[in-house]
Amino acid sequence: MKKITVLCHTVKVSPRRSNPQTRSALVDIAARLLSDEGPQALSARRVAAEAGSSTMAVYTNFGGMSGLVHDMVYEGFARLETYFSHVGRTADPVADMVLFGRAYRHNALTNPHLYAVMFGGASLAGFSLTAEDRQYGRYTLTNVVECATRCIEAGRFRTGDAELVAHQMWTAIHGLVTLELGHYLIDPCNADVVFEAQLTGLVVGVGDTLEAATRSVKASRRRLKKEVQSTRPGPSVEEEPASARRS
Amino acid sequence: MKKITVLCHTVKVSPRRSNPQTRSALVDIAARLLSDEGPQALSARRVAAEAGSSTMAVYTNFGGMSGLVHDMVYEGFARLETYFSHVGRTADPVADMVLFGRAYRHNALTNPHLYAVMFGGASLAGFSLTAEDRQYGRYTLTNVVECATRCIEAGRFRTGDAELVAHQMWTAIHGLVTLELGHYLIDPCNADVVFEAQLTGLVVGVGDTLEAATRSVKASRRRLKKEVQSTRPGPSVEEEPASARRS
DNA sequence: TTTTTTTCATAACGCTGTTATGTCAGCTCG
DNA sequence: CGAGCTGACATAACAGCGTTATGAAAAAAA
Repeated sequence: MKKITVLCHTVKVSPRRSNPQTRSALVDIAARLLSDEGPQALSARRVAAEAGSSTMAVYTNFGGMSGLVHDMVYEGFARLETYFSHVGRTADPVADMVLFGRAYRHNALTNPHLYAVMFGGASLAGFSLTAEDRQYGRYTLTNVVECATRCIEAGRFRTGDAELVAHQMWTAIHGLVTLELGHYLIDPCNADVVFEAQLTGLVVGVGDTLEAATRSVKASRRRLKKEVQSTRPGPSVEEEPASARRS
Repeated sequence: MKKITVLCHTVKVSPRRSNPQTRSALVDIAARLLSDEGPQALSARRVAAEAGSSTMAVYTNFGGMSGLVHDMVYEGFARLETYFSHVGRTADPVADMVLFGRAYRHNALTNPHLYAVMFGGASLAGFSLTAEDRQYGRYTLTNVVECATRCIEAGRFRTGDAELVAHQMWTAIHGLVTLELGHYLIDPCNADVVFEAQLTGLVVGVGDTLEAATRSVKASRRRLKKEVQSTRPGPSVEEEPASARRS
């Protein structure tokens, strides 16, 4: 009896909808707080208050703080993919590969707190990636695998597994970026110095010659500004750091 | 009048001392909880209750949860140094270098949650490393710098900055270990596969030949059990993972 | 024994994410 | 138009967190 009533009304009634402005305000405010003040600034009460709502808005729109952060993180993956999509496909596949490394680092430096959740295993407002999330986020790696294939076919890298080569690049650049964001790399071996040496070392390690590698690394450095740093993937989840990291 | 009294008694009065058994119980319990249940299990109430105390014991012994974690982290640095000190000094400095990489990874796998605080920028129970802590923790890197010097002098690595080479090794292995601990590395490019390839790639990238590198990596693998995995730096802060990570 | 000092149990504070409750807003239908 | 229905969302409360405040208890010296 009661069940029939519910079925009839489910089809026909379109009750109150959530205010779309509230949802986007919550995301924008959360992003700003994270960028300006870091993870501890992110609380349901703080975000809701600045949006002029109660904390219930976080629950109805996102299911809770975890849902809000989840959305932010997926936007972070999309941003990385956008940066990668702007890396050109040139006659020098090794330079392209190195530019992917630069794009990866640029993304992390632009959104450090999000990066820590995306790839650093960090937890934010109680949210940690699920296994599914993690494997989803790896889709950006296909760009690197495809580029490694081109490097192998061009004879610059040893014949071998392109996916494995891509993993070597990824894990190494991830390590440098993580330590950089954590302020572990100081003069004389600061982050820029180590990064440049590592880019060369990585491609030589998988088969390139030192001379060719040096040229490709240099060429990729010249392309950085135009192909990567000029990219605006959308309203910045986290603002560009106030101090320029590149002299 | 009152001040004179205080001075007299400061010298002579030895009032109640904290119970040393409480202090060590708190550390052991915290370590066990962290290892068995992860970071969210670490709360002042939980740790104190299992030690048969109130949370005030955490404050009088350690100044708070941060102090407790700080002590655990410094013990983590000491453990890494112990592992490193067991890496022998052989006629093959590149094999020694690679074994440092293996020791580093072994330490991280043995104490993953602590590792995340030591080098991963993670915050645990509200504790994050200070700049001073971070630079202190880098003292373990001197082992690697010294080994890089030997590799350069032996002609295995290109002439260059040994400290920079050590940073290249460190950042790359750190990256792999971090992603491994985060469960990002899956078949076919699982952590072991990428790690072995990366070890070879890194030393080739700084000047070794592929043939010599392959031999040194292989030799270091044979030394792992005896020089590193047999090392017991003390009661484990975190127990060995239940499932063997090495087939 | 008394005095002094510190430890530490207990209670309370201010914060967190979240749930419970009931009012309000928005929509459909007669 | 009003009635009824449904979900949004304000408010209060819950249970947990680290920490501080308070005073009793423990330990040591004189």
